[in-house]
This record gives sequence, structure tokens and C-alpha cells, in this order.
Amino acid sequence: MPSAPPQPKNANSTVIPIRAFGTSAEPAAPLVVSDPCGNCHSRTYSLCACLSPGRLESLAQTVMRTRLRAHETLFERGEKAEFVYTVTSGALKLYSLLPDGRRQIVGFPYPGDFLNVGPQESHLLSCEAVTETTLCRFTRSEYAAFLENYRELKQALVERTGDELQLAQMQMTVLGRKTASERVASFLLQLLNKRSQLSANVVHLPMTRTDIADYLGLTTETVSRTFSQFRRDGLINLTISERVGLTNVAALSQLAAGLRS
Amino acid sequence: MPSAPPQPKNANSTVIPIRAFGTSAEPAAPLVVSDPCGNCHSRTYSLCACLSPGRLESLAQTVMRTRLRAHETLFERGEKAEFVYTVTSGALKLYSLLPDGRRQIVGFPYPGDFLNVGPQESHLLSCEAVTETTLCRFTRSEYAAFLENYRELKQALVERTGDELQLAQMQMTVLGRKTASERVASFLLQLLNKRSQLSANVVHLPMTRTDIADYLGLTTETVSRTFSQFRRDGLINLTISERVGLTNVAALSQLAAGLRS
DNA sequence: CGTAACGTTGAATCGGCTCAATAGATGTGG
DNA sequence: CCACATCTATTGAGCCGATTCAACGTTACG
Repeated sequence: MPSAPPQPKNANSTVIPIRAFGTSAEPAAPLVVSDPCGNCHSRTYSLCACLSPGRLESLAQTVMRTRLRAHETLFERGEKAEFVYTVTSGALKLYSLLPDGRRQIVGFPYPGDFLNVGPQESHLLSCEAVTETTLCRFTRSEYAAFLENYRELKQALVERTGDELQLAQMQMTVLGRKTASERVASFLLQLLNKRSQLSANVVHLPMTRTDIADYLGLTTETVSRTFSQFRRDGLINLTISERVGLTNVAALSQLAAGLRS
Repeated sequence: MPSAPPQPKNANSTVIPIRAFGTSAEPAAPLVVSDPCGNCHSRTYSLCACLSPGRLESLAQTVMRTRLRAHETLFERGEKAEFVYTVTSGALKLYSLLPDGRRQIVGFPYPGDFLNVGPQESHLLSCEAVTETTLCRFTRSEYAAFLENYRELKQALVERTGDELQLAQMQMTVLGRKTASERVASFLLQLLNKRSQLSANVVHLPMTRTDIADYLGLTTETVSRTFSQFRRDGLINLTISERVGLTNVAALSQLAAGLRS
């Protein structure tokens, strides 16, 4: 592991090393970032949103901003869980693998999402970048100290984790009881509510069909066929494979809820 | 709703009204309980385990112990979420329903489990008793006050919620990627690690085959067939339908992990 | 008993999977 | 710029695991 470059501590302009993790051979160059948290796009909807400017600044002192290129691994199942992350840009996939290679993606962490907040010693899931992704990284002890000292942060964490649990429970319903087209419709609508909107009712699909399939408990072929069917039915507009226009959100919503064919 | 009977406040012997909720017509009679928390079987593994005797006692002042008969409803989707519960005995099912009646059970809350901890205003899931069940009930404001005053409780809650999120993620893998027999094997092993053990390697199945099916994303018929197959293969011993002896835990574990036929 | 609810078993069907071929997109080097 | 390789997405044909539909067995209870 390369050691971090020296880090001058000016109030408003700090050198924050940005490193590439995982499978990549050469680390990316350090980058000068002024007021890293103040300029952070995801700050308004991440956990940090609950912090006052002063506390945010003290957070900025310990944070290590990191970057992953597409397909690089952030951590793998079984590794010791040393760090805690917030996603600031890009997208990740969080998944579990069965011994024979079957994969279940349990979520696509997006900017503002927190990673690895559970109390477990080692990772139970693996995580890799879907696209180029930047994150804020804390050691678990730094993180624990912040939680102890900043009660509003702990409160926000409780609420956030509760929300994620709810999301997981909804996804269990998708996986256990919905048909292929209901699953795909649910997925598209989920993205529409996730800041991944390009323009009105147009969502970006940074993940491959295989990723979508592994998230929805289907195969690539079924996902592809379902997209084609939706297009034929006038529910979506699909020119590039990673750009979907939802032309009939009402019908998609009904489908996702199980109210249609 | 019947009003609660008067409640003398002796230190060691308190009248705690026990009421039946939900669909039942007539409420059960109040019951005198001495030292309700000290005698509570689930105390050692529920959230309360983190509290000192003194704080536990102050908790006992505000708690309302309640009872549900089998199949009674604790709450339904859409209802205002007024209360927070810990299960002290029995078992519940927590589920979501699609408009056409398809059901997904997302968990079977057992003694020690917490219910309704999320920050949401109204219930997103429904919950009903599998067997006769007793719970401790707090209003959300009492609960919030305890969390603010007893930091160890909030910490325990963070950890507990994180654990549940993990469990939900594992269940997503079951629902999205496992075969019928892998699902049933996973379920049996999950129960084995859940204090539902009757004697060595014998688990109690208080829920119906339909409940199991709705938890595993299968049909009753498939669950039943899989049990029969397991019996033929010498993996389980099934004389009464609600009592399963796991005669070959190693093989079941391999099956559950996806390492066998 | 009779009835109702739950569990088991069988036969036929079907939704989504597997296998296979083609099409499109992206990148590389000559 | 094209030729070629690689990777992803799409489409088709046949198959299979789980469902559906149906019958029967079992248990609980008045």
C-alpha cells in the first residue's frame, strides 16, 4: 500500500489524497480539494447533512477521499472490515456470491449512501464499483468516535439504517413474489426516485443487464426480453441500452404494484 | 378500545394490564406480574439486556405488557405507527401484501426481537401473531425519550438494526438465487439458530406450510414436497408436521449453501 | 360423527432458464 | 481508415423447476 502524501492543514484548502483501491495496479494521483465537504455534491442528502458547519469541518480533518475506477473492488466477503464509507459520486454494487457463482446483488449504493455501518468484524458482502466512484473513507474507530461525540449523527444513522431495512424488506417482496415484468418495472421506478434521473422521466442505467438480472433474481436474457416487451408496449423508450425513458410511468407503477397483466 | 385498569406502583409487585389487541372481541383479563422485567425470559437477549437494573426498573414503569392470541393482528399496513414493541414470548409474522393477495413474509419476529423501530409515520408492513404471543409495548414518544436518555440503548438499537439489515440481505440471496430445497434447508437451519430448538437438533415450526412458503417465495405444495423429499433422503425426521428433527445438519448446511444437488 | 382447516401427493401447465446464434458497441493495432 | 477481437445486448428454440389444479389424507374440534 502506498503511504499517504503529507497533508497541510489549511482551513479552506486541504490536500486530500485520492487513491485507487483494489485490483488496480497504479494508484491515481493525489488531488487538491478546497473545502472538501462544503463542495461535496452529496452532502445535502448524505448522513453528514445533519452536522453543523463546525462539526462538518472537524469531520473533514479525518476523512480520506478515495476513488475507484469502474469494476474495481472496494472490499470482498471475509475481509476484515476496517473502514466505513459514504459514496460521493458514481455507483457501486453490493452483492453476495454462492460457491457455484450464483450472485445476488442486494443494492446499488449511490451518492449519499453509507456503507459497512453494521457492527460486524468482517464483511459479509462484496462491493465493487459499477462506474468510476468517489467515496469518503473513515476508519471504524474514527467513525465510532464521531458517533459517540455527535449524537445527531448517531440519530441520523439509526434513521438511515431503518430506511435501508425497509428497502430491503420491499425488495424481498419483489424477489419472492413478483413476476419478471413486475420486477423490472419496480426497478425502473426505484431508479427514478434515486437521483439517477437524467432529464424528466429519463433514467441512467450505469449497470449491465447482468447486474440488473442479479439484482432482480432473473437472467440477463429475461431482463433484455422484458425491456423489449416494455418498448413494444410503449411503456419505455430505449435507444441506448443505458438510457431509458419512462414514457408511461402510470402503467409502469401499476405493473410494479401487481395490478396489471 | 377498553381503558386500562388502575395500576398500583409497588416496587416489586405491579399490576400490568395484559390486553388482547386487534381483531379479538373481548380483551383478556389483567394479570398481576411481580417484577415484570426481572422475570422476563427474553430479557437476556432482547434490547433491554444492555440496561442496568436501575434503568430496567424505570423502563418497567412505562411498559405495557400485551398479549395476542394466535392469528390476531398487531398492526396493519397503512395504520399510524403509534407503538414500538419487543416480543417476549410466542412468534409473529411480518409481511407485505400485493393487491391481488400475493404475500411475502419478511420475517418471523421471535422473543427478543424489536418491532417497528423505523422512523416512519405509518406501518409499511402488517404483523400478526403466529401463536399466542406476549409483547412489551411502548409509545413512540416514551421510546424516543428512552433512546435519548439511555445512550447504551441507542447503541444497542443501532447494532440490532444493522444485524437485521444483514439478515434481510441474506434472505434476499435466498429469495433471488436459491432453489426450493436450498431455501427450505436455509430456513430450517435459521430456526435452529433461533432459540426455537425443542431438544438437540429438533426445531418447532409454529407457522403453517403456507407461512413458510410465503417466507421462502414458494407455494405450500412445493414446501410440503421438499419436506417429504428431505425425509426420504434422511436429512430430517418429520412425524408431526410442526416438529422437525434435523438428522443430518451437515448435509442440510451444504444444501443451504448451494454445494449439493 | 361431521365439518373445516391444514398437509400431502399426483398430473399437467407455464414462466423463466438454458443453450445457441446474431447484432451492436468499444477498443486496438496495422 | 479498416480489420479484428472482445464484450455486452438482443432474440429464438427447447427445456425444466416450480406452479396450478385437483384429489386425498390427517388433525382438531364442536
